[in-house]
Amino acid sequence: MAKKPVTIKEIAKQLGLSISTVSRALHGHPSISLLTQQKVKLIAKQLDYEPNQTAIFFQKGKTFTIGVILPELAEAFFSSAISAIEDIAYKRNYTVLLAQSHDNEDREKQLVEKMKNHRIDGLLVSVAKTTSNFEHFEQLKKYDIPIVFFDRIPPLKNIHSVSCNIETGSIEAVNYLLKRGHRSIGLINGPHTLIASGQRKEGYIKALQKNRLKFDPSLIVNCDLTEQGTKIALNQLLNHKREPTAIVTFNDYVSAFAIKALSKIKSDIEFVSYANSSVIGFMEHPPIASVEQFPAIQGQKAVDILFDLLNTTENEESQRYYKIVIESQLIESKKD
Amino acid sequence: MAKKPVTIKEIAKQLGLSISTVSRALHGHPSISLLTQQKVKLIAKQLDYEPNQTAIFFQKGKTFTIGVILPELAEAFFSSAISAIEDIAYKRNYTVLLAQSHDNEDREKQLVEKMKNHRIDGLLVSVAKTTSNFEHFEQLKKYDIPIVFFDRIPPLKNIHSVSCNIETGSIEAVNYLLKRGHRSIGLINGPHTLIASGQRKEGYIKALQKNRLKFDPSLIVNCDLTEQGTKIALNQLLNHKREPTAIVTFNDYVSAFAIKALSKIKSDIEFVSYANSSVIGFMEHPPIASVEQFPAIQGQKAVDILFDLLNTTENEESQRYYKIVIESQLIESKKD
DNA sequence: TAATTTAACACAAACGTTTGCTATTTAAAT
DNA sequence: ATTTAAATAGCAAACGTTTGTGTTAAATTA
Repeated sequence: MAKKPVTIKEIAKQLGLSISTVSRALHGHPSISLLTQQKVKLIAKQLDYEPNQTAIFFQKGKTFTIGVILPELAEAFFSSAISAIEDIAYKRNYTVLLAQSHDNEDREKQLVEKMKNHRIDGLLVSVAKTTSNFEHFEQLKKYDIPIVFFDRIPPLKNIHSVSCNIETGSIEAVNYLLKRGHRSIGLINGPHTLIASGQRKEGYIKALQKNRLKFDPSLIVNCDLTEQGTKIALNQLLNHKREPTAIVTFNDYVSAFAIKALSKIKSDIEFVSYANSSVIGFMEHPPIASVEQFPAIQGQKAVDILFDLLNTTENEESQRYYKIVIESQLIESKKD
Repeated sequence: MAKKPVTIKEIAKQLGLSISTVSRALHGHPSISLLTQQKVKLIAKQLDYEPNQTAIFFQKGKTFTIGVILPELAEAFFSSAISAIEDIAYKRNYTVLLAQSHDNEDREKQLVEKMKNHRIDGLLVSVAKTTSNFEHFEQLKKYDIPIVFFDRIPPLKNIHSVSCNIETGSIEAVNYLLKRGHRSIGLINGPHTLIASGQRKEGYIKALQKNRLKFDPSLIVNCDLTEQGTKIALNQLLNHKREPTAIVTFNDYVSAFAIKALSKIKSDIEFVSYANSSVIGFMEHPPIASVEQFPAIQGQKAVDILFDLLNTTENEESQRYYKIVIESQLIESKKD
């Protein structure tokens, strides 16, 4: 049953032409007569000829494939990013080689290696949480494989990156709550180890300071982002001497956990969170607003940059590095 | 900067060996002396030699790549399936070529074509809703590219498939509610066009009949799975002459919408839904149970089968077709 | 008509690797 | 000392395509 794919050679034989002529005819090369071109194309169709991509890849040294390494495919943020990336790649006739690091530095390293061996034309990466050494990325540069980092970008100088400025959204969030009359605003933050936690905290503090309000560090509590951890953090805030009337949380999930915990107690605490994910639509009492970080747009811009890089010769591109920062944005929950 | 990758030829030249010897040495072939092997490997490491995969792919006619075509990457069900698939592929040293059909038959067709040209070794597919013609899949068989369908499987005879029997879960769901004393149970189903809707309905009816309860068709209402549509469906049930005390819904999201709509009215209707997705954990009043369809396990089994197919010669495999059906399972929500 | 251009195609190398077969050397067996 | 076998390594073809350079015949020019 193993039907052997028909090759250019077979077509050549049938028409009594040379393979080079067939190849050129298939590509509409001007030095081949129109008549021959038609004949070749006809036979090609009849034989159901399909060019052997692996041969072409090999011959051209290009694969028309881009690699994408993400921490976790099942996370809503990344799955919508990869969705956008795949869409654009598809339009450009590229394919996507996908892999997840599971936030593991070693695995990330191996994946980069593997993708290099696959001779991907370019790479998109959102780096693993634990990654502290970035040599594996540097290495790709030597092979002229461009990398664009997005969302989780490494602290390096000469890289292309697309990221989202959370601070803006953070400030917006607090301003929004202040405007609604809140004067004691809590913050349930993530673990210290996450850069994202720092950014949320920064914005929170800046917003208070700009409004000449004193900043009370004890209104910020960290949690491990689990339901249990959220409850503990929430209780700390509830027992605070100036019990907050509004709480900013690390993300929608933390908000959901907190709101769930509060549902037994009567409470009119207002929540604002981050991510603006779909869970908000499913909650009985959603946070009143959430800071959108635009995963799809980030992915889209990143892949756009990558294609730009792929289409400029190394000479032209010289030392220009893209560093796109898109602003996060506070989105009010639509009430029904 | 375009550092040219070092080839086997380069190593051969440096050591005064032939390329075939180097190749064999690198693979630990017995006909090459240990001494030579060591020398070759040493130089290879020193020169930072990396085998050119595209050359190997071409030469071997294999790419160690599997294609995966899914309707929608951003959907929780599929993102967790692809996550599981990627994990297994990674372990087997295969890579994943990913694409989404967006439930569009034409796009699906093009993707299959593209993947075939990429010379993937095998394909995993969850077919698009709209797909009615399955020739594009048949075509792959001619090239000996095995396909395993999962979750959304086409109505064809000789195919490999992994799917989930929803009926079991459906029956469980209704039985569960009956055991809790409910006698009027509503069903907010999906559109008729979805096979999944039919399966839910079947199970619902069977469970009632097995318990010798009369089945009232007017307790089944269809909806378009949107929030608005859910509200309309819910209202129909609320106005029913025998207002249901429990409702089975098409999935967790529909349950969430309904529960949200009910939150203003005092209501003690109990819900059971499908998917057992993470939203349940974020709801104040989650459905009391949900029918799990095991996306990760489905993906895992599908890719396992694919690898099995890849490792058996076509002769052996003969006419055996895998048809794995995993049972859905009612999962009670853990209360806190 | 002879010289020159042009059109149309063929030849062959190259991309990097694997692998069946062959050739040489060395050691063992007779 | 001669034959045989084993160990080691080289040769060359093959995978399918692209592309620079030849080659031939027809068409154009002077």
